[in-house]
Formats: sequence, structure tokens, C-alpha cells
Amino acid sequence: MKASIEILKAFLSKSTQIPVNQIEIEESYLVEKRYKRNEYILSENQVCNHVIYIVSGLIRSFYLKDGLEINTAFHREDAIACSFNSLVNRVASNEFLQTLEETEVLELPYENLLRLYHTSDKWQEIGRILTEKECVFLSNRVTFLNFESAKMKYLNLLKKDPELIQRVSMQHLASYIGVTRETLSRIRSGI
Amino acid sequence: MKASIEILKAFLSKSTQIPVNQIEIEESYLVEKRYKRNEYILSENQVCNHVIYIVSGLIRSFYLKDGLEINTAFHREDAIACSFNSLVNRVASNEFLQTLEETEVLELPYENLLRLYHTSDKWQEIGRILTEKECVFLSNRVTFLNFESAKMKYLNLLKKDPELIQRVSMQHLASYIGVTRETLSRIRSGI
DNA sequence: TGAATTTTGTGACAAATATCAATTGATGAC
DNA sequence: GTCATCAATTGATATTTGTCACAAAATTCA
Repeated sequence: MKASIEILKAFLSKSTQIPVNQIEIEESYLVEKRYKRNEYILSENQVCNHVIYIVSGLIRSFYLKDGLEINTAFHREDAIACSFNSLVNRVASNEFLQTLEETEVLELPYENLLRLYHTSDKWQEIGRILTEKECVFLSNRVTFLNFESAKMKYLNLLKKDPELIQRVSMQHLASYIGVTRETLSRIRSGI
Repeated sequence: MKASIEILKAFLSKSTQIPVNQIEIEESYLVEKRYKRNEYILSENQVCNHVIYIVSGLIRSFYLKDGLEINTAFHREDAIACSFNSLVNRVASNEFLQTLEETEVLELPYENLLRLYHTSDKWQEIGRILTEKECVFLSNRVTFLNFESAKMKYLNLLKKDPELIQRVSMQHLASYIGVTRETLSRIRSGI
């Protein structure tokens, strides 16, 4: 018996406004997993075969550019994570998923996601609404990154998501907002 | 009789891999409209009440930052356009939609989109897949904008979408890739 | 606890890009 | 075709940010 399934359903209901009792999923569709700190959930060139729901913990997505790690996203408890393009288009991922804290997840394999989509229009709706939310997040992120100074990007992140700044190291935040570690350090020291 | 409905259906079928004969929509749900060059389809602070399918023409999305126009997207024939966040969350748009060429569209009012979603799981699927594509596009755009030099951003755009560079003025492209007009001009002259 | 490792901070300097001002070139209205 | 308007270019300079090198601080773990 997987206790975290109720937590997942609560997340889905909250995110989509669909009543919990209308959200159905077979327990066998999901796999519970635990990761230690700094473990890789997905590596570059693998095809992403799962959507994961994070019960607890913290995960980062990043890609390599000239050997340097550039973070694209941070995923915390009560959120989902995957390499979106890889999952949806069945292509090799250009990004890694790595835990930054000890992390507990519920894994939904891609083929089960398809089963849900094909057997239930509620799940089509869930997929659509969650994808819409991701779209809104991403278009805000584009605006956030484009045409803003390093200082404004840091201050905006601080305002919008102060908790992230507490939980993620500065070197990881730096590439997420598109500045070097040194510049971020100087911004923080107020120069 | 709206001739462009068949064109819309072909677009949806091509984008979603759903056979055309499974895509149904009442003609009365859609409104045909024509805009001249430089007309506004949506202004800041309005709630976006339509998704539009562009039959022909070119539209830009932009927002104002310190009185300056920053372009966020360009939408061409055989594509859809809207202010996504405004449409989905029913909030005032922070962006404008303006034609850059004479443009012919099919307008789908938001309430009709909801009708489609609530009466047909095919339309839930169409919505999901189109939103997925937008997500992939946006996450590529984030990667494209973050941590790239002005020159690389221009060259990447040139490579990925040379047609856009032909059709859109340099001043509009500049803010789209997050550089000033002057810098873009210098990049193009090869300095 | 203490050594090793990782992360963060600082300084000096270089490179990239923005800003401001002026000019040239292109386009559209009449 | 001409004038007016808008777009693109160019130069000079200021500002921002990156790069490299190293030191200080914090964290990890044996």
C-alpha cells in the first residue's frame, strides 16, 4: 500500500480543481523511490521515461554547455519533474536530473501516462492543465531572463521565491539566472 | 461558409496526429477577421478572450518595460496566438498583440474553447498536445536566451529560423533576443 | 575533531554590451 | 517625385559583466 498516492491525488486536485474523488489511478501504475543527495535520476542522452512526483526533497535540472553545468529548473516537494521535451517527444534528453537533497518520489512510467490518457478524459484534462501551468511558468521565466540586469534577476528571484535562495547553493542559482558565481556574489555583497 | 475552417482542421491534425475526420468544430464557434498592418489585436490590461489561428500574416507579442517595447514572440500563418497567461488564468494581459503584416485570422472565443473542452475529450487532447508543444518551444527559448552571448543568440536564431529574420525588422528582433538595436546592428556588420 | 573538499568572496583586469548622439538609408503618404 | 517618418548604422564612451587567480569561509566525512 503506497501512502504517498493520496498525497499525489491531493496535489493533482489542488492544481487542476478537479475533485479528488474524480481522480483515479491504479496503484500498480506508480513506483515509490528514494534517492540520496546528489544522485542522478536522469542523465544526458537517456530518454526520459518517467514523470516523477516529488513527495519530499529537491531536484535540479541542468545541461552542459562547454563543460559547464547550467541549471534550468529546481523542483521541490509537492511538484512534478521530468525532462519535458525528452518525455513528450521520445528523444534523448539534453539535460540531467539530479537530487540536491535526499528525495522521495513517486514515479509514473511514460507508458502508464499514455494508458491514463487513453482510458480517461479526466487524465487528458489533468495533463492539459498541468502543461498549461508549466507554460505560464516558462513564459514568465523567459520574461524574467530577457533584458534584465544581473541585479534585477537576482532581486526578482529573491522576491518571487525566497525559499529557493535559502535551499539552493549560490553557484547553482547563478547559472539559473544567467550570471557567473562571481557576479552573483558581488551583487549579494551589495556592490 | 468559412473556407478557412478546413485549413484550421488541417493544422490541428498535423500538429496532434489526430485524423482530420475526428476533429469537429461548429462553424458558429469561430469568427473570421482581417487586420491591416500595425493593428492591435490585444492591448495591455485587457483579458485575452480568444485564441486565434492565423490563416495568413504575421503578429508580434510584446510588453512594455520602462516604456520600451520588448518582443516576446512572433506568430506567423498556420500557427496559433494568444496571451497565454491571460487566456488561461483570466487575468489582465501584460502583453500586447499587434499585426506586423496584413493578417487574416480565425478567432475562437474563450467560452467556446471551454465548450469544446467540456463536450469532447478529443479537444482535451488537442489542447494538451498544443500546450505541450508550446512548452517545448518555451524551454528551448529559455536555454537559447540564458548564458548565450549576443552574437550566439543572433546566429542561433539565424540558423533555426532564417525566415523570421527576413520578415521581421531588426529593431523587433533585437529585443526578442535580448540585445539593443545597436548591438544587433554591429553583430550583423560582423564587428 | 580536524583535514580535505567544496563553496563563497575579492581584487585586478579584460571583454562584451549599453548608452547617447549623430548620420545615413529606406519607406510610405501625398 | 518629394518630403516626412521610421529604421539601420556608426562612433565615442560608460557601464556591466566575465575571467582568472587566489583567499576565506563553510561543509563534509572519516
